[in-house]
Amino acid sequence: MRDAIGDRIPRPRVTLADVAREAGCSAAAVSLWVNGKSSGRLSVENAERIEHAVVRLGYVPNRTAQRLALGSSQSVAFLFPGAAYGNFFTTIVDGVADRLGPEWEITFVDAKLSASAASSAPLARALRSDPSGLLVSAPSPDILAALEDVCVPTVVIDAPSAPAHVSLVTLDLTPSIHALVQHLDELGHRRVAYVSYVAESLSLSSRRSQVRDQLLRRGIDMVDQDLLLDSLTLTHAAQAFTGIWPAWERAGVTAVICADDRHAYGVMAAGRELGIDLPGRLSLVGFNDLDPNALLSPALSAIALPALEMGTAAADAFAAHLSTGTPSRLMIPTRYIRRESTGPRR
Amino acid sequence: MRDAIGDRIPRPRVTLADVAREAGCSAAAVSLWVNGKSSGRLSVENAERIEHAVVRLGYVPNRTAQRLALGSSQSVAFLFPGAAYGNFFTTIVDGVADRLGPEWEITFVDAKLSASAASSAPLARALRSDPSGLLVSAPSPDILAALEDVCVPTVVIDAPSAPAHVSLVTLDLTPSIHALVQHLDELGHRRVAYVSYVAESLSLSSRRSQVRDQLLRRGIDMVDQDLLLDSLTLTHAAQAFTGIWPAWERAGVTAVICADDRHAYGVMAAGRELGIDLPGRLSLVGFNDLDPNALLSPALSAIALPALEMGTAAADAFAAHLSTGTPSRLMIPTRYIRRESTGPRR
DNA sequence: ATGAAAGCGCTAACAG
DNA sequence: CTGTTAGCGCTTTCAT
Repeated sequence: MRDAIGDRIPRPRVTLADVAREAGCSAAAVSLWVNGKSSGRLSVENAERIEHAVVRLGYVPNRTAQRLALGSSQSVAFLFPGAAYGNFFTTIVDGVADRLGPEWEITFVDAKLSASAASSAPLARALRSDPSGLLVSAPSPDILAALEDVCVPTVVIDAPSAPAHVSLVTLDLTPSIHALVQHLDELGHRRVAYVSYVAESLSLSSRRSQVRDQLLRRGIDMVDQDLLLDSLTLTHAAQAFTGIWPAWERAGVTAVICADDRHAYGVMAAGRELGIDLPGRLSLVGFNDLDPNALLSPALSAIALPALEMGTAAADAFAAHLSTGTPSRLMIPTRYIRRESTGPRR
Repeated sequence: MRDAIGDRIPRPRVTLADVAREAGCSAAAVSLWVNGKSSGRLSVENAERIEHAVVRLGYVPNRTAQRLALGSSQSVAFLFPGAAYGNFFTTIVDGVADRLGPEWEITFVDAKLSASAASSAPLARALRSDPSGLLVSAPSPDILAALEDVCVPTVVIDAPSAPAHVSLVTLDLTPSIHALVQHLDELGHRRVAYVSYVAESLSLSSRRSQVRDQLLRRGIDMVDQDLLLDSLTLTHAAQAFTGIWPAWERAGVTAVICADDRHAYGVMAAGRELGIDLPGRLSLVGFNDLDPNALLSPALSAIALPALEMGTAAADAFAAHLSTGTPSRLMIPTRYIRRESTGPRR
């Protein structure tokens, strides 16, 4: 708890005036230059010194001041119908908004997991409007790394770990995965397959490794090659499963675990279509992004992900972090939803 | 590049100075009163006059100026992993963000469809930070009504109509619903049931009325009472369908149309569980919020909702509205996904 | 108790 | 080409 925000080098804001002083010119000149409006209004040498000063000082314009001066905010408000209509992320946002109260504003920044390069760009973008805080959900490794030198109170949501100076609200999957694996074991499953999504999400990779570890501990085998899907649609999951099932069947797979329930539903439908006896021949498990309650029968079981609680917890963590200056860590328990099922040996 | 979209639209704004003038006192006094920090620092009569002036002029503090003066913005940035991970709304936001470019900020405001009262509160909240524009997705009737006296460029997304002064990006369902109904007709369906979500969304109610109209026109009957669900989960849809199916079966229902595909998947699973021959005995149709591609077999067909295009179109409409000052209307065509199926008389 | 005045950081006229 | 100046709307000392 020593690595609080307060302890981090309090990076005072570099202003236009600082740059002007450093470059030995007026603030107006700097303004022109940074806004690219200096065409034929600035001497070459001045421009050069300004450029140097800007990079040396690491100047970033203050959006709020720009807004006030320009009289326009370059921002849009996006009204959406609330959590009920959406799913995981909108539900988290809903929880955050509720807890923070109407005084607070939430700016959405898309971190595009798919774009592998330039990964701290979204972070920089988020910081431009100097927010009081940062909420980062399901970060990729690069985003998490980039968090290292962020100074505003930050809370990471749904990641296995985070830098010491940021707060963390994450899911405690250990007991539920334990229960799940125990259940599989009891039922006599010896070999399971894993279905996941290609995103570089630490949350997803953590789910897999935890499942795998617990399975191995009980001597249950996990098929080496995951079924990795590049979309979160039922349709693709169904197609892909149909393609891979013969191999899995030969390999003796009796259960499929899906990191996202959308995939689980797709596999379920495809299994039905293929005439596979579910859950007699094949048991199905999913992590519940989509449905807050449970997987449909014949899923063997599911792990519920409490999005709303994550949102409210994140807001609380942020508020605490903001006022005390110290980060906190919170694990939100996940519920294991056990379905009675005969498993592979019916 | 900033100039491309960012030129301002003048909006008359009541300032602190206006109020002070009206109340015959100083700006400082007004500031104190507005912020509730006037305890024992303001004469009773002055306070009264200030209060009057505030309500008369309809003064709302300028968030941007507050932020600058206070040195802190009551705002948090929410980083999320992008559209791939989410669904309908996050995908729309993704499209908007992409099209608007990194210069723009998107502030999320939850309009909570469920909260029936005080329905313009979210709107007021959205406007407080004087955004350059407003994007309103799937509005309730009250929100739409409250839009009447909004001055900033506004675009409504996914609603059947909107006030004349706002832009509208909506779905053109006519041809796809027509094709769907025609298909049902060809297959010999004479009586269908409808499943929807309880939210007061104009988008949803419009879907229903369009379906109903087209069905009636062909002499196909729609069961009077919809199956109205209060969650968008597969589980609930499955349970509810299981409960109502005996009645529907007696009534001669041979097809079920779901306004949200989450419900469709739930009905599908329940139907399977009940041993109903799908699609032999019962055909299933859904509007595709969840899956961009199609409903799984045995759904008879589906209507795809292009969320990403809606987002980009909305951003374009907004940009145009902002620069020209005139609203526009755009219908985005929906694709009808036809599944070959034997329908009710196999 | 009250108002004048000094910023917050930036931009855009305006003269040199 | 360049620097000076006057705001944007609000908060907060600091005199009165």
